[in-house]
Amino acid sequence: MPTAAAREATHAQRCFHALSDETRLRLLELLRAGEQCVCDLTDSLDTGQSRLSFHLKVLKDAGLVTDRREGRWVYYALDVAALDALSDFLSGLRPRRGGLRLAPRRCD
Amino acid sequence: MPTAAAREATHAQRCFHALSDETRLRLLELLRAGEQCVCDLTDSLDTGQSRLSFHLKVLKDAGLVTDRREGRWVYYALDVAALDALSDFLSGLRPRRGGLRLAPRRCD
DNA sequence: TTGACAGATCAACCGAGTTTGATATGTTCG
DNA sequence: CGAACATATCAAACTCGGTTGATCTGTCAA
Repeated sequence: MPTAAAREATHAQRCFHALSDETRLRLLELLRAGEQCVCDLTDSLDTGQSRLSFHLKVLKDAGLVTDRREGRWVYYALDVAALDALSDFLSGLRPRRGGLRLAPRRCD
Repeated sequence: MPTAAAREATHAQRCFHALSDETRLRLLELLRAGEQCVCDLTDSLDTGQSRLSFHLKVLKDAGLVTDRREGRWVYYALDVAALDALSDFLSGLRPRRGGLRLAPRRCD
C-alpha cells in the first residue's frame, strides 16, 4: 500500500506533466480571465476541437481545472486550490533545515 | 522575437517536464538532505548509472539542480532559487483580480 | 422528430522521451 | 605510464504522449 506522501507525489507528478506543455499553459493563461466554454478557447487558440478537448482532459484529470455543463456548452475554470497545493509541494522540496553541509558523505 | 513572458513560460515548461517523472522527484527528495555525488544517489535508488546520469541531466538542463566536480566525484545539489521561481510562476497562473464572473461571454 | 451545433471519444499515425548496454572522458593511484 | 574508478555520452530498442480526422453523445430549436 502506497504511503500518503507517495500518493501525493504521484498526483504532483501528474500535475507537472499537465503543466509541461505549451498549449496547456496557454489554456490556463486564458482561464485566468474567468471560466470559458470550449468554443471560446478554440477561437482564442485557433486550433482543432479534438486537440483542445484532449488537452482540457489532461488538465482536468490532473485536477487543475473543473468543468461544468450548461445547456450545450461546457465551461472550464481554473482550480485555484490545486495551484496552491502544487506551490506547497514545491515548498516541500526545499532543503531540510540542517541539511546544508557540503559533500555530506564520502563515496566509500 | 519571443516576449520575455513567452521565454519564461518555455523555461517553466521545461522545469515542469523535469518534475513530471517519479525517478526525478525521488532524486530531488534525496537532495533535500544536501548535495550528493552520483554514486550515493545510485546506491539510494538502486538503479543503473547511465539512467541516473540521464535524469540528472534533465534536472540540470531545467536549472533545478547544479553540479560541481570534486576530484573523481560530481556532486549535485538543489537550486532553491529555481524552486522559488517556479512557485512564483504558479502564483502568476492564479485568476486575475476582477476575473471571477461566471460564463463571461456567450459563444457567438 | 429531425437537423444543427457543442463537445467527447476513438483509432491510426508520428515524433519525443526513456531505458539499456557499450563506449568515451577524466581523475586518481601505484 | 597503465589500471581502476566515477561519470557522461551514444546508439538502438522501446514506450508514451500528441495530432488528426471520423464518429458518437447530448442539447436545443424548428
